Amino acid sequence: MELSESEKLVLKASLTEKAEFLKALAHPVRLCILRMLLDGSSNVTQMNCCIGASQSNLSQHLAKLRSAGIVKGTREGAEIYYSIKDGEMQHAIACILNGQNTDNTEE
Amino acid sequence: MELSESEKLVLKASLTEKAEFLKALAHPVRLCILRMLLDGSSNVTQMNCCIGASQSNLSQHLAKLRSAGIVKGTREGAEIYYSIKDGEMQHAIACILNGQNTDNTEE
DNA sequence: TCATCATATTAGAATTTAATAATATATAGG
DNA sequence: CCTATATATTATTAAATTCTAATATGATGA
Repeated sequence: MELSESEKLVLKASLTEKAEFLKALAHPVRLCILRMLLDGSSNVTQMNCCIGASQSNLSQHLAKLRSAGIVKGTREGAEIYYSIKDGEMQHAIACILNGQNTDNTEE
Repeated sequence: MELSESEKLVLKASLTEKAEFLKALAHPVRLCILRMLLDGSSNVTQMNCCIGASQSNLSQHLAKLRSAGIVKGTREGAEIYYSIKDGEMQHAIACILNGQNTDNTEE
């Protein structure tokens, strides 16, 4: 388990990146957004009534998810529909959202 | 997808709990600790030289992981050996640490 | 063009997190 | 009992996060 200096740097960078990703998830409102998006894309107003955060606040959380590369939004007329970026990300999110911790019954 | 008020409360509590868990993971040093622990338990001094954080800082990160119920420490003489709390947690951590994001090659 | 709806952005205050330095506790050995 | 080693705790300060309120932008329809 001895690592060279350059290997350490690579590891550190990868851990930092992963930590950033986890930080972007680590908020109840953002998890709630993602849970909704797993069921298909949805626009901000729809989310709004389900979650109970202010419009501004919700938009800020979406911005954070967007800049972390977790979700993308596409404009349709006046509305913007959000969805999880791609299949790989969708899989990762589903794993984290369902696969562990507390109230899961299926191994 | 209509939820009653009490269902909303339950959902919110579960999301908050999951967010707390993710927050506890979302730091490069803590991820590094967990990566080491996945290979078997290890004491603080051993971690120390591999990670490059101060003794105090490392101890604080361990405290955070401990109070989140992610790791446990058992004293052996002067030293304390840390390990991931149980098999379920181990599975969850491994899933998050290996299963997604960036540099994974296996589907 | 104006009003309106949907969403984003900015600014500021309150809270939380993180790092460092200093000190404390527990164990072992002489 | 004294010292050294291993680890934890506390205090402090700096930085990041979160929320609210206000304002801005972009699209649509009268």
